[in-house]
Amino acid sequence: MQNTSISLISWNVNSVRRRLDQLIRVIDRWEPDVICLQELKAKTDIVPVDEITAAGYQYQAIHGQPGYNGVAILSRLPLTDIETFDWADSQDARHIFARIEGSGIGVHCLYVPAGGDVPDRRVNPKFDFKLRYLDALADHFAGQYGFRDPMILAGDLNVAPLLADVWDHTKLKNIITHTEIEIAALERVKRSLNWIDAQREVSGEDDPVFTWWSYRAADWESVNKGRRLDHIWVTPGLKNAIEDVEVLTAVRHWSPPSDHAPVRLVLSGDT
DNA sequence: ATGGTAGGACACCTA
Repeated sequence: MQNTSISLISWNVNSVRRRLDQLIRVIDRWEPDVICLQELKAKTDIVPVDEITAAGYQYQAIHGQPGYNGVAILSRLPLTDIETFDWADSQDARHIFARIEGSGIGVHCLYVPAGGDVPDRRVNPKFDFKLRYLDALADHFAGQYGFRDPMILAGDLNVAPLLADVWDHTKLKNIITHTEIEIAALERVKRSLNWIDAQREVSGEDDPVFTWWSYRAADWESVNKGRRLDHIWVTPGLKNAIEDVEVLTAVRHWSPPSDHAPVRLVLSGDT
């Protein structure tokens, strides 16, 4: 019997330095055990680790990069087995893994490539890279882990797979993040370990849930042209431990905002 | 059909 009680927040911060105050506010308000950050936009050695440690997160796994990308797992609980991965022949810092000591739960923090604007991999190398990146992830999960390994996958996957993950399916079906080929590629990742989409486990498949609203729309909340790009998945053994998943939409109002809201997972009970 | 904003390596890239 393992105690799996844990709370985790995943957030694309769009610059960890620009968003440090908001990160501290998130910590003060929700007190998560583990935080997964994406788009640090900082080299590892300029991430404000002292402030993060002072806020209670002394265990840190950071995979930074100057200017672009960058992911981190911050924890109040000790981390082990830290690994970083740069997939699809890139040097992009988009994937970091750590295991939480005690529970043994593995955490994958991911920032999947956005893919540019033209949804055709033959003419748009960024879209081809995104699809190859997703294929590499599927191969990695299928090859390196087992269905019984308790793991959480959290991050900005840059794909909104379901009808209710976008504000208008018809208008977005040829827009990158909601095209058929990306959704199929993400589905292969999901099937690699029978990952469970924790948000949809809680809210069902039909209610609109968004985590991202473009900076380019003023009055983003009333217009509400959002997409669900940020996801938290768990392996099947943790399914019954899911207590709650929620998008922290309030944080999207905090100034200056990230264009992504955090997503919070609470696991409870023994498995 | 276009352009709108944001962050950082800032005569420009990415989202």
